[in-house]
Amino acid sequence: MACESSTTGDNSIAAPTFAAMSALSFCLQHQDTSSKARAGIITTDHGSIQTPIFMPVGTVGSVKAVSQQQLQDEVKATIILGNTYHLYLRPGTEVLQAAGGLHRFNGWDHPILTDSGGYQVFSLAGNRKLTEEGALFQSHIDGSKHMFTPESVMDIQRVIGADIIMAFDECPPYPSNYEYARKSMELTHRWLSRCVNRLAETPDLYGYSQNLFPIVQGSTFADLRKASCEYISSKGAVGNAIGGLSVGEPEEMMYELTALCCENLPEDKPRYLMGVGTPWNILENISLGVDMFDCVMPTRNGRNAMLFTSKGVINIDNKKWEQDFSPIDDGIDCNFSNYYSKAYLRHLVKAKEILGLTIASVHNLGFYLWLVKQAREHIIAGDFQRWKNEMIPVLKTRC
RNA sequence: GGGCAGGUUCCAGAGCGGCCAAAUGGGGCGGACUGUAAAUCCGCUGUCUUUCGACUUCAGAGGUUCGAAUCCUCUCCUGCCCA
Repeated sequence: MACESSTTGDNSIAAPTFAAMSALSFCLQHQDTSSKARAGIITTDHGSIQTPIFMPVGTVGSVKAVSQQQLQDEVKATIILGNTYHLYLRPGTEVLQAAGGLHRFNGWDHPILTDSGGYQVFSLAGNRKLTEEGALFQSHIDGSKHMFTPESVMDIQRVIGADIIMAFDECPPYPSNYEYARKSMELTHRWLSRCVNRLAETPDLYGYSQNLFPIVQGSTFADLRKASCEYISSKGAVGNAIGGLSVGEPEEMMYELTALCCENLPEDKPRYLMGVGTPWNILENISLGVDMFDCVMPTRNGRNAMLFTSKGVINIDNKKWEQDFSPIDDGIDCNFSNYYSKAYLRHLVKAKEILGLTIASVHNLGFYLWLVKQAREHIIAGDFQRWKNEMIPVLKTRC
């Protein structure tokens, strides 16, 4: 398990492929024998990340209801997300540049990944227009019009300064017909080339490296997915993402598609499945070869009273917890989960106390981070598949 | 003892002759949420019935009326004010 010469491969090519400029490295430490699961370490200029990993989503530079201290000490997050579209609208690039980048601005001195705004092209579909050039948006805040192009998105992400930045893509809705999916994928591919070029032309602003992850698309069509993987792989990026899933398709379909993508993406680079998912989604996808995940679910659902625990799913709003003074979850290694009781959290939720949002969010995130850590340990121990199969029905239990 | 205001479905509270099983909140129950326009949204919440519908409810008793939660009489109870 030599993890030293991490940026292996040919950086002999003169042309600025982004593999050559990258300082991000991935060391594959352990490959499971009974599944495609693997354990590794991603190293960035802001620290290293043990994989598989879950990345809390902090859209506007904040993981909703959770402080950076809590993310570090209670959740034990090693990397968080930000969003280009949201940060561009507010506070805007001037503020972020003046601050010296998002790390300085929000005080999170660990790795950050920014999504490109591609997902907003999808989720704000009513307020946008797509062209070859890019996407014309209307701000969800004030209705003002903005143009995003692959180039402008790279420029904005330069200013935000995340360690990992995402290519500008289009996330097609589910279901999409074949022609739409194909055209959309091809557009994403052309946009990727423009992202790569733009990044090569522009310097790091803050003295550390930024690393572009391209995104596989192709909707639900196996041949498109495969073609997209091959195209994306040919770019030689330091990590690759799978996008356009968990947008409404059946779970089994998602697994088939991630399996296919993992088979067709480089073995020696981290694979990031965007926007996934439930705890069981994560375990299944780990077994298929995914290394990185992000999802809004632990925070959003936590704010909406749904708790994920090592014993199953809890609706903490229910009266049945009124006098249950046991810890939220004593089966995991999160202090908040061990310290606060279900009855107390229920009370805070009923009373709409803001602390309730924080405890629920910290717990859910702590649980997700615990889960991927367990997965990692079981991969290394060699019994991941057995453990996963035991764990999933438990995680799905409605308490 | 006198005066006034009231008693509505789990709670608060609207309704003041038919469109009322009864607004609206809250509570309860259920559902949704997957690269965050979400501390949000959607159902159900008298009983029986799959539906149609039937039945029992608006402090109690009695009345007026084709028809009463709504009008009248008395009784009980609550709050405030004056003695």
